[in-house]
Amino acid sequence: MRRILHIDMDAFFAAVEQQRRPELSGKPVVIGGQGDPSRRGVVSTANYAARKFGVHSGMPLRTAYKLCPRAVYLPVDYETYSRISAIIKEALREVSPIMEDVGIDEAYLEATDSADSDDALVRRIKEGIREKTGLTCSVGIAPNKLLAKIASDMQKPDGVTILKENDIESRLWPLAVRKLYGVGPKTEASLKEMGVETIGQLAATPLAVLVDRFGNSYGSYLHDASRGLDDSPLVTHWEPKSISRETTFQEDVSNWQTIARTLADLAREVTADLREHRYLARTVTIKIRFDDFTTFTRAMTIADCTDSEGEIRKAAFACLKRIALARKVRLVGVRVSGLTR
DNA sequence: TCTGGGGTCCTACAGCCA
DNA sequence: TCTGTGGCTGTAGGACCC
Repeated sequence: MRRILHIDMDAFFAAVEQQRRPELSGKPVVIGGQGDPSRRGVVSTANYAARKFGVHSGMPLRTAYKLCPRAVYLPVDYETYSRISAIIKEALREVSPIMEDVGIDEAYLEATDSADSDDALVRRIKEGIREKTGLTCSVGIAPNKLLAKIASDMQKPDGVTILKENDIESRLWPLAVRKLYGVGPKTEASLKEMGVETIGQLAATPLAVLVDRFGNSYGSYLHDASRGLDDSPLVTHWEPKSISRETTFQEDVSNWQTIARTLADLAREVTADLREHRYLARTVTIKIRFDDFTTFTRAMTIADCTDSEGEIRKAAFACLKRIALARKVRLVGVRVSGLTR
């Protein structure tokens, strides 16, 4: 039987800010965008005091401000959070060298071959992180990644939850389908139409019905996931498949010059990133989102791999010509893929 | 009226070729 | 030579995650 731990930092961005600015203690804190709730942007993290007002991540900052005008609004400081994240990951690797990094505030650890008890592992993790950063986390322990992640979410903040295979009926099945990794708003709505709202109801749905509705790959995934089945390994090393930059204008733009200049700037940033990490790219894709949120992409694959800013910009402009700019533009993006060394 | 930015993976389809 | 088939590649869009 495998033993997988999922570690999830509690309200990470807000916790970092509160730690370096003790005067924020006890106040609702919202991190997002440029920290100005009158400008475009969304909430990255809200602390628990702000969540009481209904503020949650992904929500537009302007909406958050309406719900909680007295919260302290701060810009996202990725550099600082990344530095602290690296310290946390280092502490986790001391507990088990088999670690999968999942974004800035989460990780999986494989502890199948560890001699330590669950309690001892959790103590080492929590103490290690607290000593090095002063921050708290929640931990889930289970026989696979799928269940470990669900478990870490069950008791927050600063909690520990152990899920065993024989807990599936009593503790997994009553949960909403949305709690399953990979089930978002669209799938939730689609399942609801079928009368499926809990993971238990999903487990009672025949495989053929799920495959018919969601396709072979995703249908089978849902069928297994509802039974708590997941044999996916921890991914300890990974190479990027694409590099991108995009930007949303503060106000929607109709001026072609502004769009073109922004596209050129993004191409330059993507190229700089490409070179910094020593990759070459073959495909350039641009993205245009109009004021009504309709989004178009256009891609172009070039003959030879490149890290030339001129070539990437040229391809981006060739793509731009293929989109009719009949409405105001809200967002412009540039992505390169087909990466090689 | 509002909906960021950086990613991954999947599906569907078209064109090319053996 | 014609037709069908299946694989591969490129493209576009959508869903999802942090």
